[in-house]
Amino acid sequence: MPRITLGNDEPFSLDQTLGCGQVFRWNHSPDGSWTGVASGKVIRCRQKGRTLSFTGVDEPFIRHYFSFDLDLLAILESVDRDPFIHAAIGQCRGLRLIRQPPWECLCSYICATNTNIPAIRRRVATLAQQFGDAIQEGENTFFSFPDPSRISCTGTASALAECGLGYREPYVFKTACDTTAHETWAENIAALPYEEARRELMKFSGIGPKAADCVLLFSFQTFEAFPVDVWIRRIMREHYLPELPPDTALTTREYDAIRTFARKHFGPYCGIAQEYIYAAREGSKT
DNA sequence: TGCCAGGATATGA
DNA sequence: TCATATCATGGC
Repeated sequence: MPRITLGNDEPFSLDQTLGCGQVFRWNHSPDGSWTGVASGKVIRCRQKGRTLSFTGVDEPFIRHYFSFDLDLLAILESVDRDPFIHAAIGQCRGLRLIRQPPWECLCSYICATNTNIPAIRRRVATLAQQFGDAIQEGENTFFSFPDPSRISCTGTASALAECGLGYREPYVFKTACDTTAHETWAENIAALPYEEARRELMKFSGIGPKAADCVLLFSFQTFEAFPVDVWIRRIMREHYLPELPPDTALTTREYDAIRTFARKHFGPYCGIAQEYIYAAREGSKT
């Protein structure tokens, strides 16, 4: 089993990274290992101390996927600007942002609106099962995440109807069609500065401000993106922006006020600060 | 069982 | 350019 041994200056927590809710296709086993499908391959990972062992892909893939090329220690120091984020960093130390394939990320976050993480996981898994390629591994069958053309070219809505997407179903279908028609969409997004890339992503059906920020953060390494969902809004109101009204619908103006504050307060890596705040949110679930 | 959720869209002022 | 209603589903 290949392994990577990380240095003391390379914080990494496999559990935090795969369990924080940024990806939806990894499963935790009772023995502590993780199994997931990424880029059409079944991957198994296990961490013991500073050693990460893995199967299914080569070391460069793992290093790229888990962003081991990023100096996380320096990034965390740069966003560690107050006691609240300091505690979140302490609680979730080693959480790394994964480099997700753009289409899978885009599609997953269309499925992620106004719902909870277990339901998202179920939807994404069903999409893969309905449209992806089967990967046989002994007694177990896994499924690759389908290219958008698999969804856009089926012609029938029946397979998509199996996925429990609810009102998101036409959004997934339309965005699958649009990305199939524009093969270079991701390259185009990658070439744009943050605000422009955000506006372009929001042209896809089912992608609003929050989903666009998630895709930029998780697929395009745009660390200044600061996704605001109900949890983040609640926490930001509680700890940073008390002038925000209590639990009302998040308007565009409010969203912009929050992300502008975050960019100023946490700096250019505010997106990573956001993931730590989100991952540490359990304390706010009262 | 009713409320909540990694919100987006259509509508009407 | 705004606020507001509505949307389908599943988890808890």
